[in-house]
Formats: sequence, structure tokens, C-alpha cells
Amino acid sequence: MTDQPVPTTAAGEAPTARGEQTRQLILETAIRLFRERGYARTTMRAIAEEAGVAVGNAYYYFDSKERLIQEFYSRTQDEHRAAARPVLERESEFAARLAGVLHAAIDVLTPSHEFAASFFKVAAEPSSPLSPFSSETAGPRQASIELFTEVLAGSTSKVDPELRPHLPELLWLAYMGTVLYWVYDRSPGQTRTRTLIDGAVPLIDRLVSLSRLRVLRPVTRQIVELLRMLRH
Amino acid sequence: MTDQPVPTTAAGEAPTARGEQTRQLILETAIRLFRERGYARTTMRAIAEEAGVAVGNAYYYFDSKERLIQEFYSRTQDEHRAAARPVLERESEFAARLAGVLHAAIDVLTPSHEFAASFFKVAAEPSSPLSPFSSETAGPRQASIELFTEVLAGSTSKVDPELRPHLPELLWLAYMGTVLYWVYDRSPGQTRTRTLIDGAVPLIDRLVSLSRLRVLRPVTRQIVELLRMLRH
DNA sequence: GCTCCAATTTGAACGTGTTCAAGTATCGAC
DNA sequence: GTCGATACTTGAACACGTTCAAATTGGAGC
Repeated sequence: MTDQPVPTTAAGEAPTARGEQTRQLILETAIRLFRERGYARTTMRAIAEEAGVAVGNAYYYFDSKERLIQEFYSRTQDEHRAAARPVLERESEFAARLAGVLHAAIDVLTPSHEFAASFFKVAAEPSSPLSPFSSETAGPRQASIELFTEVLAGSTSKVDPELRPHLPELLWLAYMGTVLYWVYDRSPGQTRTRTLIDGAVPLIDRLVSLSRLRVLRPVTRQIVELLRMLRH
Repeated sequence: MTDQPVPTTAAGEAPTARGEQTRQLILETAIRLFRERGYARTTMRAIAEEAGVAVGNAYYYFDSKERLIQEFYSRTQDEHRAAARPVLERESEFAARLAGVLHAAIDVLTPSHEFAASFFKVAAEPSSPLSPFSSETAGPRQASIELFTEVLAGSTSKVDPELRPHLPELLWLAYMGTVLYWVYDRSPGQTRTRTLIDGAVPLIDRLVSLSRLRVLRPVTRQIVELLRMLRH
């Protein structure tokens, strides 16, 4: 959680490794090439050569090509949090906060749209530790969910108290859906995803407000109950 | 575009090709091995050997290993439709029809759960023609969506007339979500997915009914408007 | 039966991700 | 400075998806 000089995987790696520089070089090179040529057309040999190391050396630091993506992914998440910060400091309305955070995510992802398609493929593998739902990514996921806790915490909106504790996770789910949509979004500049965000956020805002309505109480209950059951 | 004697892909099959038998043999073998050993650990060489053909021959019929999965996927969809038929003939209530169709999907998928994880990975690739959202799968997807048109058509439920035309697609989306959940579901026998279906269906049913309520009319409008915008 | 063409089949060869046994460099202990 | 251990680096070798030029087969037309 704290800022350690541990640059490797999520788990935990070399405490103060000598080869840190090499590691960074390889990663930097890989991401650049991924962006330039796409994931599939970037070979490990090309990465190694471009970075000026032996191919085996790349495998010393990253145990697979996919790991390079995982690293990229976790970096992007950091960037997202950073990009979301000013929004959360500036805005106080729920809708504005949520929209800001979602747009920030897309902002951060945009330079990698084409390549992100491939990385998404990797993330989708349920057995992969990179999967957004796997237990291995519990840490990063929790951090991501916390972002939405913050969205909610700082907002002036009133929310059904029963629903509230579940809302961050639901918002995170909406965020995942947005990213999924974005990955598949082939419109120029992914403007459709922007449309989706701008359309969905007021809708979510409204639904959240309505959740306190008398007629909708049973529905809210039902949702909360379902979530509870799925969590065991 | 027209029906040529090209035996490949799911779309149009060989009219009466000579090698049809070989094609089936290879596919049968592949699916069997995928189930036995998983996707990644089944090599094309193994498939070819087990089927008693040369490896190049497999590539004559399926232009990649992924294509074999695509084929499997489209088969599964056929099975799903077949499994859903009796439910649709038997039930008349919306909730029962929807639940039946969703459970049928899981029934059909269950024998391939472990392997389906891998196939999902392939499907997730947006540039892949196998992606459930790609234009290449428009046909199968349409067929799938039609299933939910049928769910709705035969049901006794009353639905907001503005929402109605969009509902099949939304239900299909819910179905996709269910499958996604199932893919990641590691509970024994995927019982959690069953729980999800049994919990979500009454909820959806209720929401659909409520959509006609005066207070919710604006929300319904908003949803419809958003869908319209996203469709261009 | 023969000829010929297209459909089918073959397996060697290629490119790429990954592994591994064998080095080489670095640093603390003495 | 030397030694030993650990961190790092190397590139050849391997496995697997895929390609392709060449061989084989089956059947229509005669």
C-alpha cells in the first residue's frame, strides 16, 4: 500500500534489486512497442533487442508476455487515480463526481485504445491472475472500488442507507461496464463511450435518488438482498 | 458473400463437400480434447493425431485453433435454443420464461465450464470475429436476441410500450452478464450462478412491471433515450 | 478406362513464446 | 584482495500455432 521501491508485480518482489533499471527499461520498451505495433505484433525478441538485452533477461523480470500487460494495467490504474483526484477535490455533486471519475478513466486509457483491446483479452481469462475478478487482483480491485467509495463519500447526494454500503461496488461494476464498452467502441475517438457516460451518469444519479422513494423501497431491499446472497 | 463451395466458417457450410466428414471428425475430436484437457493444453498436433489426419488438414477446414472454439460456441447456442424451446412452450409468465431460458443456457454450458473459461478469453478479443459484439457475429447474436423477443412475446406481463422494443436487447445483455458471471463462478457446480439467476429474475420482473408507474415514467424515458443515442 | 481439374491431404519448415543450463557481475565478509 | 554467494544475463533449444508447396484423391466428361 505504501510507496515502496517495489516496482515488480502486485504481489511482492525484489526488495531493492540491482536490476531495477533493467526492469524498467524492458517495461518501458515493451509498452512503447505495444502502442506502436500492437500487442500481437510485438515479439519478445523485438522487445529484448530494442531494450538491448537478451530475450531470457526479459523473462527474468516478467514471467510472461502477459505479465508485461498486467504491469501496464496496474500503472494505468494508478494514473486513473491520479487523474481522478482533482475531480474529486473540485466537484461535490454526486453526478459530477461520478462522471468525472469515469471520464478520467477513459482519458487515461485513450492513448492505448487499440492495444487495450488485446490486453482486455488477457484480462478476460478467468484463470489469469490479471482478471479483474480474480482473487489475485483483490488488492488493485479494492483500490479501484475505493475510488467509488470516495465518489460517494464526498458527494452531497442522499442515498438509501441500506443501499449505501453496496453502492461503491455497484458503481465499480458500472465502471467495468464502461471500460468494456470502450474496448469495443470503434467510433472515432471513442465518442460513443463519452455519450454513454454522459447519458448513464444522470440515469444512475436519478436511480440512486429514487432508491429512497417509498414505492421503490422493496426493490432496493431486493437488490441488497441479492447482493448479500451472492457474497455468501 | 454468396454461397461458394467454401466449407469454412460458421456462417455457410459446405453444401455437400466431400470432406464434410473429415471436418466433423476434426471438430468432434477437438471439442472432446478441449473438454478433457482444456484449451491451452490441447495442441493442434494432438487434435490432428487423435483424429487421424495431418495437422495441415485441420487448417484446411479451420483457419485457426480459435475457429474451433467459435464453432463450438455456435453449436452451444443452437443447443441453448433447443433447450429453451420446451420452457417457452410450457411457461407463460414472464419471470418463469426468463428464468427458464437463463437456466437452460447454463445447463447447456455446464459440461464445458472449465474449458469455457478459455473460450471466453478468445471471445473477448474485440477484433476477433468471435466477439459477441462484433459485426461478424451479428447473425448469431440476432438469433440470440430473438430468443428474448420470444420470452417477452409469449409472456403475460404488461410492459411500458416505449420500453418494450428495447427490452429484448436489454435482456440479452443481462444474459451476457449471467454468462460472464458463470465463467468466473468457481463455486462447486456453479451454484452461485443459479442463485444469481433466481435472484435477478424476480428483480427484473419487478422493474419491468414498475416501468409503467407514473413516478418511473421519466426514468424509463431516460433509459430509452440513452439507448437510442447509443444506437446513433 | 482415361484425362483432367478441383478438392483434399500431407508434413516439413517457419515464427514466436518460453525454458534452462551455463555463464558473468556485484557485493559483503574476511 | 580474495572468496563465496547471490543477483543478474545470456543465447541456444524446445513446443506449439501456422503456412505452404507438393502430392494424392475422387469424380465429371469423354
